[in-house]
Amino acid sequence: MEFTSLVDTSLDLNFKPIRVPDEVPKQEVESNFIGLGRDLMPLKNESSDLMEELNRVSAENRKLTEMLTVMCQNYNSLRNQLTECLSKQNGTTASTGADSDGSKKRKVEGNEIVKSVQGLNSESSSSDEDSSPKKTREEHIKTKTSRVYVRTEASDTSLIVKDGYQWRKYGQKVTRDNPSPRAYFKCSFAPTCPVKKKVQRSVEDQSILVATYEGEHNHSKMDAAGQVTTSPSSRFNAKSSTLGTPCSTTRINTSGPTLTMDLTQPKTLGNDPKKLDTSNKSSIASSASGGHKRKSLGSDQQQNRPEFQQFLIEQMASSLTKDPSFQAALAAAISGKFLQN
DNA sequence: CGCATTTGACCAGCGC
DNA sequence: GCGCTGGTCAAATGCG
Repeated sequence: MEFTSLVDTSLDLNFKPIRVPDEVPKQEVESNFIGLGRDLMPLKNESSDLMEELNRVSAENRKLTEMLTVMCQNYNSLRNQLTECLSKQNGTTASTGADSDGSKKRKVEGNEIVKSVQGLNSESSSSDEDSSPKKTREEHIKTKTSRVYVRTEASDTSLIVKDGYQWRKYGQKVTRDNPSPRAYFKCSFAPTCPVKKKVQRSVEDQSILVATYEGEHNHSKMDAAGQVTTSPSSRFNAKSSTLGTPCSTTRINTSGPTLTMDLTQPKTLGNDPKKLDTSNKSSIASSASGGHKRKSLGSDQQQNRPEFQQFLIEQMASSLTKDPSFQAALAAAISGKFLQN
């Protein structure tokens, strides 16, 4: 599995950069109007300065994106080598887990790779934590699973994770290790789609939903209007046709990083980023998508505010640096460079 | 009336 | 073999 195919490395840090020159605060614009040409030249200079700065940041962004891509590739190759080594070590036992038709139902969750998100995944089932030989064998099971952490309001009792796909609930169960019920969903968009989803509240934090996806969709995502959407950006605008509500989307790639999203309302997102930061310890996507879909904010005006953009960038940077997989990729890239030399 | 959701019953895997 | 547990089925129910 190619890591680079799982992670969209095209970090678009320039949130609607084209419009940045329009971002001069209203008050300032008005005062310039009052001046009626008196300060037109400084304004022009300021504008060109901003454009220059914008170009510089864009170039930097491109450079960083390229670097990140290279890192991911290096990380991927190293990971493949490690997998090969492990599979050689466990070669004799590995084949047993590949039975199809789910004859060993409870081993299906095998090859899931759960990444830590700010310590939240300590709730991961004991099978995730165990380092028994059984686990290494399970890593070879074909069914792809992924886990998504979604922050919601604690008062919201519905086990609904809005991810842009259409789900039909077919069961609910209270499990032993968690007092909160677990809901079982099947993808209902395509009758042949094998994807299933389990949603359960986190033991540690009731405001966090843990969604476990099994399998891969054999169709494209649809938005509320029934239009097929496939591009990553469109995912963030897609709506669940079942739910009919704005959709904060998390399509976590199989065996890729687990993300936490914040579906609670960061109403002050555009106004007070710091205030948001205290309640929202989640990741990039949470601030990028969860926020602007709320009715109470979400205007382009707020998104385009410099402090909002700066906050976004800070969030992205801090999420990246905290992400163990990113750290691993970085370490692999650096060691790879050393080895090349 | 059709569709989605709820919920108790049932089935199968796993550990003892 | 038995009991526990997670996962699925399907009838009942609710909603638009």
